[in-house]
Amino acid sequence: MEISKAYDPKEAEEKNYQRWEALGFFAPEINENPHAEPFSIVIPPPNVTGSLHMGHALQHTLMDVLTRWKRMLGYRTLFLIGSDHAGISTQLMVTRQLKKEEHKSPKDIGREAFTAKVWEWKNKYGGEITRQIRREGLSVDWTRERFTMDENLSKAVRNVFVRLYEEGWIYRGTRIVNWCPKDKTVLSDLEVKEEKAKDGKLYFLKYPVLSGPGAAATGLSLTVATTRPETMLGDTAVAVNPSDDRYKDLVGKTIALPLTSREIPIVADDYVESEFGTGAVKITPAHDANDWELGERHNLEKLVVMNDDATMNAAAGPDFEGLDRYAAREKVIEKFDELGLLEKIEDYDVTLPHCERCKTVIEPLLSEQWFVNMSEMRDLALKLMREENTPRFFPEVPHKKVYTTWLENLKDWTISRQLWWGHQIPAWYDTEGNVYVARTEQEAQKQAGTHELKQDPDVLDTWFSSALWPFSTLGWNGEMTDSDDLKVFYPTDVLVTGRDILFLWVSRMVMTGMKFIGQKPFDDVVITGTVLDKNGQRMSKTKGNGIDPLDVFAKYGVDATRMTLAGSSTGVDFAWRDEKVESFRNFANKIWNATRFCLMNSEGASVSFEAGLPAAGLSLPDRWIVSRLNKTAKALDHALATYQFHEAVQLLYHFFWDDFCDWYIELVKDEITAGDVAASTRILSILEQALRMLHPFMPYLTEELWQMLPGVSSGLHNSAYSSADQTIMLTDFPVCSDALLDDAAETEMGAVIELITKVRNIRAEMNISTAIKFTVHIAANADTQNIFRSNEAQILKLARAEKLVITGDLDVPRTSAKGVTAAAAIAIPLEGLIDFDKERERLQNQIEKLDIELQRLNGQLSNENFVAKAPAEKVKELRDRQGEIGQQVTVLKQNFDVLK
RNA sequence: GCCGACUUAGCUCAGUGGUAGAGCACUCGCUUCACACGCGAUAGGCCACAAGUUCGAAUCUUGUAGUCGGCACCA
Repeated sequence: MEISKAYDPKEAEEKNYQRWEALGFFAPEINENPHAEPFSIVIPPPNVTGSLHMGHALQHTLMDVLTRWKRMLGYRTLFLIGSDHAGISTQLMVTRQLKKEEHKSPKDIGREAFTAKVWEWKNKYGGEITRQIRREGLSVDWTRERFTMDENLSKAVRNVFVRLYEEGWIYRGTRIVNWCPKDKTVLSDLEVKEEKAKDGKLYFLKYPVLSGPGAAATGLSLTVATTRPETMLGDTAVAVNPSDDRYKDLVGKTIALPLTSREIPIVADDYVESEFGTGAVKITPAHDANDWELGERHNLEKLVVMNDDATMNAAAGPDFEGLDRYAAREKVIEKFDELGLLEKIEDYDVTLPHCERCKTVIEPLLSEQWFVNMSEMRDLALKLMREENTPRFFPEVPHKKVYTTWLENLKDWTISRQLWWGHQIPAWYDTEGNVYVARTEQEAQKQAGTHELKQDPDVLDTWFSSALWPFSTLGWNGEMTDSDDLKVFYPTDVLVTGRDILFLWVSRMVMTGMKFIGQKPFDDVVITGTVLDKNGQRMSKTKGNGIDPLDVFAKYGVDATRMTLAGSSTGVDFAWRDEKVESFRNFANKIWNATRFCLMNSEGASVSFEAGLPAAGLSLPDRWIVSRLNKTAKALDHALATYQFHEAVQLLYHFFWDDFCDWYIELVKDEITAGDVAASTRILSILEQALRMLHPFMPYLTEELWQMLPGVSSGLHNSAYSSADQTIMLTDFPVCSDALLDDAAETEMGAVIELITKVRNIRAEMNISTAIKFTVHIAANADTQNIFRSNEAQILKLARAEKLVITGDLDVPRTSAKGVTAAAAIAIPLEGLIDFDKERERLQNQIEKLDIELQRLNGQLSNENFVAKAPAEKVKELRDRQGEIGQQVTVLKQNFDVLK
């Protein structure tokens, strides 16, 4: 078979993915076992406007590893993909496009035409990300791909809304909300990000005090401090702390609010901190959440002075009407200055709320919106955590606590959005403004007894539909509540996602899952770390330091990228380095070439299931590699079951490169190249098992190579997939057979490896050319002698020696280089080649090293407390080690003395 | 302000009570018939600092410093 010298991922990636998908390998229906255990994962639905980034690639890789692993173990797996309509992002994107191409705004064309345009955009450009996902090799079931605005998912949204409304959890109310003046919509608290303002200022304004309502000026003034002077136009009180002696006498008096004709009261409230600023606070109930609450307590007027675009409205007065909030701020300050009422301006570090999406400073605004009271659902989620410790977080610390604390302090969720793209709120109003919440307009009309209804123009927060994702995608829509998929695949097994949507999404899925299905949506939640750039900085568009996964795929291959991502420690941030991918690219090439070697010498041999089993006459290397394989399978199972992907990657890397390539192939190479069919069969079979273990991580490479192996067929499939076309994807995942663990073989092989390494070490340190063959004298006990004798050919080859003299005692000329291993003493006569100074130095170094350890052991073992209190097993272990090292030191010292 | 994480070899990171590990980089040697994206052999660390618990601490506790993150507040 012709096989190139280096692995080229491109061809394998395209060809194999198409084949897998076309043959239906990704769908749960491929599983023929009616009793198969289900395993399901839903992908966090990416925004339909989004494109793939490293965070996705990381999460997706982990999910696919788990899915492929479970599928190979015979589970009926569903890996579900879909996308999110992403209300604001998508609406903004299409709005921009509309402006650019037709110079029109959404308002110009109207709601219906606009949403039609968004659908058009979605169908044409949306879902770019799902196409990119195919490149990642994800084994998702494309036949079940979902979109949050699919008919069935929309129905689920309406039903959930109506039910929560009917039960009193959803309500409409007037509150101070987070208003984005640019996007012109309300946002939930979670969509607001606090950021430090660059040049924050604190303005001290003097308010003239009147001696009482309607009374004359006192000549006194009260100074208030504010960061938003423009809001003073909406002030309806000034508050001081009731126990503040400075202002005691002023409470009950009034203020002639400058720049307005209004007179406002001075009130006392505990909310005010005397120490802060001047101890007197201007109160603007319509533009500040705290002020609003204070206003409620004191029955203050709530005067709205701004429009929805953050310009001042008529109530702000003719001087200010129409001005932007920042222009108004300057003008207010100017006027105060002119009036001599500006006391001072101080620099002040202030953090301001920003719109997460467009970065505009949020304006707190009094507005009528829809809210969800989360208390019932919150309690269900907390109970689930308290009583069942579910979901289990990986890593548990700190996420369990953060999640729980957040739930405990949960506030009402603002769910209406002033957008057109999304799930329109199923509420209708009659001409008198009465509200009718219903599943359909017909139902609402029936309730209202009239056809003169207008639907609420707002849509729901995108996360409202995402919150239902684990069950709405499986067929639940509020009317159909027991779909086949729901019965089989809910709850899902594990959710893999980033920290950033722990509150926005994870917690809400738990709450809705408990409320509407009565069951948790998933058992486990794996929280991935953040992929940072090589300097440890967050990747961001503005910094331009992002790394595009597609570029990395193109450069190093998908499999190498997957290994790199999976190789990062679960939940820990890690800095991206191309060198890491490069090393896994090299690993892929190593696997390719190891296979190439096996295939070049496979005449007459083929993969054989029995070859993995021990048989009489198997050589030490065979027994050893079988044991290593099984031990690796065992550790791999544990690593994956506990989501320690990096551990799994290490195990596979070490097993394949060190054990299989560096030792096993080299040990059996002579037999293989000599055309020993039995030996070829054995190595092909080990290789085949190794490829299976690697498959969940490196799907393309392993499929490509597996298909080349002689003797592979669907006969190697897990029994659940016996009718499927042959693929490594559906083979049985190797699990450890305890009977094949062979401690004796590992110990014996360890002695051989140590011996060979020691000889190589002597050669390297004595600068003996590999062209020079020498005799190696070995002294060891009888058992060890036998081991060396029966592996003499391999030792000679790998140690590049000509002859072994295996005895109980060393009897060698003084002109020898010496060394010790745990099991043997070694001497290599080097007449004419030996450099005595160098040899003395070499021995001295070894003696010193061992001596340090020996001293430590001696110290520990002579400590009565240690011997008395440490476990006997540990004491014995150290005693054995002490004996062993003592022996080695003795031998080395004798050798050294000979050279004196 | 509250909560949390991290600090280990030059770099990026594993390691959770009992002799410090990997990959990359570095040094030395190798045109060894799968692979130079390779092979072989080295070197490199008071495990941030301090105190405590323990026979024994990189690992547990407390404190300190630095880095980063989440939440709250911010007149």
